[in-house]
Amino acid sequence: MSQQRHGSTPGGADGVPAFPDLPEATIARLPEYLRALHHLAETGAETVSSEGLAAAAGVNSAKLRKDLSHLGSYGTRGVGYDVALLIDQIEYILGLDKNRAVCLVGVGNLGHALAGYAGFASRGFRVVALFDADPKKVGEEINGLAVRHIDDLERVAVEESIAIGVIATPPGTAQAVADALVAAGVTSILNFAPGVLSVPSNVDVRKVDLAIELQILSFHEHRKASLTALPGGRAPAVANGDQEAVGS
Amino acid sequence: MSQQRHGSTPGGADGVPAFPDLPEATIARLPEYLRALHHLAETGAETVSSEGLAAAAGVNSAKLRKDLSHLGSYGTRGVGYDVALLIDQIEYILGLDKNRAVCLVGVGNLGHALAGYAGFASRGFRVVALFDADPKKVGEEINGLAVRHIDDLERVAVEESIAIGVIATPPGTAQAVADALVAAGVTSILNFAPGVLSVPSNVDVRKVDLAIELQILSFHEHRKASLTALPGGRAPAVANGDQEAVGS
DNA sequence: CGCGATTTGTGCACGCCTTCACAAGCGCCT
DNA sequence: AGGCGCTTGTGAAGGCGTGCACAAATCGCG
Ligand SMILES: NC(=O)c1ccc[n+]([C@@H]2O[C@H](COP(=O)([O-])OP(=O)(O)OC[C@H]3O[C@@H](n4cnc5c(N)ncnc54)[C@H](O)[C@@H]3O)[C@@H](O)[C@H]2O)c1
Ligand SMILES: NC(=O)c1ccc[n+]([C@@H]2O[C@H](COP(=O)([O-])OP(=O)(O)OC[C@H]3O[C@@H](n4cnc5c(N)ncnc54)[C@H](O)[C@@H]3O)[C@@H](O)[C@H]2O)c1
Repeated sequence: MSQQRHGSTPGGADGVPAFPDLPEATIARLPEYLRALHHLAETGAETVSSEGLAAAAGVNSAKLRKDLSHLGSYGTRGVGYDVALLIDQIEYILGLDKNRAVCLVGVGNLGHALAGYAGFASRGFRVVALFDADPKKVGEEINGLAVRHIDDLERVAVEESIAIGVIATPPGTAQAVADALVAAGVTSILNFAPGVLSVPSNVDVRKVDLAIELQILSFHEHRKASLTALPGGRAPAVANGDQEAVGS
Repeated sequence: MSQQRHGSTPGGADGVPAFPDLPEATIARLPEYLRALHHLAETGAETVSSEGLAAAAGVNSAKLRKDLSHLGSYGTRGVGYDVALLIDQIEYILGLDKNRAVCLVGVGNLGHALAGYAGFASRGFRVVALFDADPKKVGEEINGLAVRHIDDLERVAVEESIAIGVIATPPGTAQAVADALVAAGVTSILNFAPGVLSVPSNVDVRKVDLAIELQILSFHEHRKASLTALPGGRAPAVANGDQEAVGS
């Protein structure tokens, strides 16, 4: 129980069940833990306590312990968690040891920035293809990668085993692009275009909408303003939803 | 009760309490409803049923009704919701009628794309200032807006009443930029740099981390793969977390 | 070898959110 | 004027997530 299977990528074919099904909320936090752990590893830390890691990731320590307990028992009581081991564990669970291939569709304003983003590679992903519908864009080279025509998507996706696609096209064409990605065998989509995508149930979609984030912030501004303006001028000590925290 | 106060921006000084405190989950969905409503308005729809709007926004119709009920009773039984009225309501609650001033710090790869993004203006925000620390960037003009030096932040923020700041600088400088924004009176921050920011409790922070989104998708890829590979090869009918849906 | 300090892993209770199901309300048609 | 069909608004139940508080486990030291 306290003896882990072996040093590196675990989850062999015997003991541990192939897949503990983690709560969705836990999954969403694992990447943050991972980033904090990498940071700690760079500073030379061998182990870290739940308290320390929680602070670095901006969460409650009890929550962190419960999250990690779902992956199995990889801490040592009285000591803490082995940083290197935990990194391996989380990267394995997240499937980052595969160095997944990602393609990007829509090399416009935003897509151009994304294509040149180093944070992809450093966190477990390879951008292997860029696509656009505009003939003027096709052939252009970004960061050593040529922009291909969207019609080549299916062929390239199969060749390169692309499972994840990023959509950075105008809203009007996002659904069509999503359909093309699905047809090409992509089963995970990150969508930057505002709007709702319709996809088969075996395909996962995550959305990033800048305007929505700003509007949520705007709401809180509105609330804060109306509180301070009110006669019962209470100190507007914000009730800190789930973002914002202390650490570094 | 069924008679609304007047046509446009409500929340006067009498009837309705100045601020219904909405559940956080509801707030996060209002922007999506708003987008769907604008889309409906463009197609000329006068009213919409909870079922219809829910489909367009990719949520359950009961959830939508409960969300809207928190804003007050703005629907008509047997008919549905008045599209124009509901738009006004939601924009008022979100504080979008103020056309809030936003500043952007860090005009690099990503910042450049954001600065040129039309989706800001069309959804209730004005980008009024761009800042960077690099002397080579300062003075450059993007979309008719000049890049200023970060040292001018405080002065400009006060002049322009900037309450919302966007951080698009490298991770290492994000905390320093956040501190500068707070010192300049900014009380809402949208952060694109990976990592946890430490801010006073009256400041709201929201984070957008592309790599985290991809890692969550990667997890689901990993899970899907291990399911299909398993001997008890069940059809991998994804248990659809909260994203992905049908509509438009 | 035993003991105290430390830290993990978790049982439990509470609150939030989601979803179902239905009564109440509204408009239209006859 | 009355009845019928449609849609909202909401009570209630169930599930999920959070955080407290503590027992169990480990290490280091005397
Ligand atoms: N620019 C930003 O900072 C920003 C921020 C948030 C969200 N967004 C969203 O991201 C998306 C892209 O924004 P942008 O500013 O880069 O737009 P853009 O117009 O600069 O770029 C869109 C690109 O997509 C290409 N395209 C159009 N249809 C296509 C198709 N069917 N297949 C392949 N490629 C196609 C176009 O040729 C163009 O190169 C939009 O939906 C926008 O709302 C942008
Ligand atoms: N490029 C992307 O697609 C992308 C995607 C997701 C997240 N991010 C994150 O967004 C941030 C910016 O990425 P980027 O690719 O644009 O980087 P970049 O290096 O191209 O741009 C950073 C800019 O910030 C400026 N800067 C640095 N320190 C500053 C300071 N103290 N005050 C003001 N300005 C300062 C630099 O001069 C530069 O212009 C990074 O944290 C990155 O991880 C980028």
